[in-house]
Amino acid sequence: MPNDQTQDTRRTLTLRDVSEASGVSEMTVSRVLRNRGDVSDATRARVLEAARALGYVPNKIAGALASQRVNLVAVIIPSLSNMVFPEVMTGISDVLEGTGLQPVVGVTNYLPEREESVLYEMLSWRPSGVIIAGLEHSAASRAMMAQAGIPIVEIMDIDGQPVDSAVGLSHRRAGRQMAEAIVASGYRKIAFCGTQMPNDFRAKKRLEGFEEALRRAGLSLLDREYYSGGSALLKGREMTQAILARNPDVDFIYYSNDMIGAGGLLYCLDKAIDVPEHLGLAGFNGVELLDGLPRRLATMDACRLDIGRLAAEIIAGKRPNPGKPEIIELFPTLQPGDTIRQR
Amino acid sequence: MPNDQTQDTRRTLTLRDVSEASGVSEMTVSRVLRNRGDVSDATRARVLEAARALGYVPNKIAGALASQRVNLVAVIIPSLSNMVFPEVMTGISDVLEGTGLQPVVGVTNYLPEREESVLYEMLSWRPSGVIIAGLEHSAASRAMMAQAGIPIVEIMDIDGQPVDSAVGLSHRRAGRQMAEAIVASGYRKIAFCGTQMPNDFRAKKRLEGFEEALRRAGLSLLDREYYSGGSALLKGREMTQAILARNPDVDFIYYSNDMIGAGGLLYCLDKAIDVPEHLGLAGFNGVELLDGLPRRLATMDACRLDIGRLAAEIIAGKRPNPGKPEIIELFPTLQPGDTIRQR
DNA sequence: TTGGCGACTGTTAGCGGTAACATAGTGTGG
DNA sequence: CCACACTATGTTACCGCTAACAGTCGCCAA
Repeated sequence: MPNDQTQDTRRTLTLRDVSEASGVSEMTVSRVLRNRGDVSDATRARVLEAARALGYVPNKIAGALASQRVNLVAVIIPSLSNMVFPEVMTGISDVLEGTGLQPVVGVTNYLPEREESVLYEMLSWRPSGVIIAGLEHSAASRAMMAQAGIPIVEIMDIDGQPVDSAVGLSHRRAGRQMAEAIVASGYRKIAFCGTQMPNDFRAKKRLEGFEEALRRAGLSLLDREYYSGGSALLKGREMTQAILARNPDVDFIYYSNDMIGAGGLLYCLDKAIDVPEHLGLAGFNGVELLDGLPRRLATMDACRLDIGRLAAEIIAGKRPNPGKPEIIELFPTLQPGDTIRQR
Repeated sequence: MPNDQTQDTRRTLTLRDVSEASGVSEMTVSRVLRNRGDVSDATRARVLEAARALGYVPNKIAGALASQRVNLVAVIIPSLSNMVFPEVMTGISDVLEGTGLQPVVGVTNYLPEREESVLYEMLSWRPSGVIIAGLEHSAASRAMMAQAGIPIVEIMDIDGQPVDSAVGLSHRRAGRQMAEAIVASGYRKIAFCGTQMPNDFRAKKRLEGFEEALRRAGLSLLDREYYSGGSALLKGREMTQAILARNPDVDFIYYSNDMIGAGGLLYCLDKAIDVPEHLGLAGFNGVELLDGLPRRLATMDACRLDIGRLAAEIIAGKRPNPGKPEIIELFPTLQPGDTIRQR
């Protein structure tokens, strides 16, 4: 029986309790607790004291229903465990901090049907906005968002048609850019390692852009390897080993994310492979983990913090034209690190 | 103007709209949408069709207020970016999946005042349960939880007095155990690397236990180093370097988490330091990242998945004595890896 | 025929707040 | 000394949905 710190029978408190305890009307209590409207200092003090003494916690459910206002922002992302979304979340929280708005996270695990149900669930709480990763959604999801009558910001990607606003970068272009840099550095036998996930559209677009640029240079991928599940670092090692076993003459490996790239790098160092002369490596995301590696992996910063910030600003109406849909493209910078030949 | 897929003026739909569209009462619509009570198949079909056609999304705010039931579980954790809580979240989600309950995450950044406000905010939505990291909370936070009249599960730690239920491990014991293993392996000049954060109570308890066991063995810490912010991997390198510079004869470094431990390991490999003969290393958490490292860092598995699972089971009433407070202690296993001498 | 039961649908009264308006004090200038 | 503008507080009517209860209808046993 953990819960009997206070006097009487357990019953959740309402405004009425505070009202009775402080001798004013419920309305006045409500005003005090929300800092809204004129209340005399004396009354205010009395009410606050009573509320504190009782341990009253307002019921936002009732408040939201009555006021038709909900201070929640739905944030829908595919995963929490890959170091990319936590940073986006940080950007969102930073901006929302002072606005009275609160982010609520939903995770889809890269499953469209799960995204649909998470979205439905969240919309049923009538949030003031939605921030959702990616531009690819089921028809039902798109319809829900379009209907919702609240600002929607699709983040990470801008290769496609958003429902409302979008903040992100062109992954196709990012892939292209990386391929161009690689080719310019003289690499010719290029392989790819990525995730198995069919619904990681952004990784897919990067690969598309990458292959397109290779094609233009008269090249094509020599080999490719996919993984799913498990420790990304370990998978990076294993895939690298597999590729090099099949194609000893491969001179560059492009990884769909930094984590497997780091695994590949560690593998090469273990095997004393000459990076970047004999073999070049590159990842994607610019995760801070890379800073601690023995050598700096080439990567592209995905602007995660800015994406989070800007998305939150759109929702919070902090942009120049509040309420107007915006499409904001960010331009990731290529960080060549120590794993691409300089020439 | 992204939102005008449907006919008329934008106005959010209510049960009444569906009721009118399908020619039955609101109550019947409500019953259909919740799958509650008897409704004829014909009516059910008609209602579902109407709801689908209109794109109706129920208003849970109203529903929750009327039914006094909220399918939300508040999950309050210090951080998302350290690989430990995402796994706890996975455990929670797995269990909550089929129960109709939904986790809602709040992040405190290891700040007690932020924890208090996040908790207040979450309780004001009247969730059906709270899962919160740690046993150390402000008096106000403890009071709120005790008052809330819902199951509360404090996770990760059991060295202390929970408000209601608790699932976790003894970090003090974990530290002690690691120290004993280290001493048993013959190490004597032992140093420590940890986080600066004064509110990471669990790391602090591990260190306390560690030092206590050292004391019993007639030893004490030779040196210690703290960090805050930045890439943990990099900080691990730097701290290791600093310690070895100050005390070249240190023969073991205990890290408060795996990430800085991994950084230390990479540093030692770079410098061709003989691990574990000349210098032993150990971390804490058992993060899967370690699998990809050139050598397996000694660590202790923190049972994160199980903690999440069990906490969720308590909230969901899936334990033998539903509703009864429980204190569940888990026992982490020491994984000696390749960075402690075997003898 | 009548009563009763089961299957289905409707009605009523809130849930705990807040918007909007109403009302009670309080001073102020003409 | 009263009309008038304020300030501080109270009243009323919902917000959109659901619990609880109240029908209605068809059918079958007595």
